[in-house]
Amino acid sequence: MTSQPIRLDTLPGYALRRAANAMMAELGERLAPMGLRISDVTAMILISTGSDVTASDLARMLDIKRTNMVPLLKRLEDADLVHRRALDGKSQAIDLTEAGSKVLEQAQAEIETFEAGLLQRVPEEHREHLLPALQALYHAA
Amino acid sequence: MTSQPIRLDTLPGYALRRAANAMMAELGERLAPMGLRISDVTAMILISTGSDVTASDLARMLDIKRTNMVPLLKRLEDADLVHRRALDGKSQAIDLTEAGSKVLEQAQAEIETFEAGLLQRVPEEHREHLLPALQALYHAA
DNA sequence: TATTGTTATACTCTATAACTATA
DNA sequence: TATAGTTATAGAGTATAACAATA
Repeated sequence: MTSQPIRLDTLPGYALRRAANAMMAELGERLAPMGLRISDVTAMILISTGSDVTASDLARMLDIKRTNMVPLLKRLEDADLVHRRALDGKSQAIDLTEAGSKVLEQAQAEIETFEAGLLQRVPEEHREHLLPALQALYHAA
Repeated sequence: MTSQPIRLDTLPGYALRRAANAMMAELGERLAPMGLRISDVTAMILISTGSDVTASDLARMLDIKRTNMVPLLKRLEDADLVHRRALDGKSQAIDLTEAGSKVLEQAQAEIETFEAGLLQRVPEEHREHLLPALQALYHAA
């Protein structure tokens, strides 16, 4: 009993991978001229909330290992986009600098354009379903 | 005039990235015990169609650079999962070996379980919209 | 004893540049 | 002169292991 061959174009998982690759490549190109990576901007958005957010907090919110925040925050700090503020002898809150706030505003404008274009590419009858469907795939994965 | 802060959880693009990361991590873990990567299996699925597919063909179908096929196919060849068949002095068709066909069948079973679980996580009212919405994001990107 | 920050390292997927040989 | 295959390298986003210092 041999299984049927799988057609890649019937697999939501494959489409998810292809769509994410295509869209993130596009977003990356839009952010590159500002010297930012996608992960930089997502971190900066979380930092911009104003509340005291540590590197470990960011990692938890983004569901990545906190070790990965070290080079990311070092880059942002070296570019004078964020700075650290000691909360106690162990933890440090991350704040945007003034330059960081300005750069983030530019990045957000770019993201808004990108997101609008992304949604525009989805046929109208599927459009409102995309966000909730995707959220279901990573919320409490 | 300062722009509104963006909330990540309202962005389809962010959800797309998170969902793809979460799902591909899960699929990767399912395939790892078989010694396969996700990209290995997608290539093997395309190879399994039976028609003469070259490394360059695979790259075009997967929308990646053909240089990336070199180490991938070398791994599969070293593992005796595929072999090459000269089409002329320049091009080589890639075929599955018998071992490759058997391993692919196991991988396909794993993928089917994975894809079913993925869809199951999407609320029923959004489920049928996921595949067409994602396809619109990468078809003729 | 759990958590924070860190260093060092490695893996996966993808890209660019440049080359050889063949169609 | 366009295409196939290749080598070498790089970049982005993750991961693991192990450690010191602090809560």
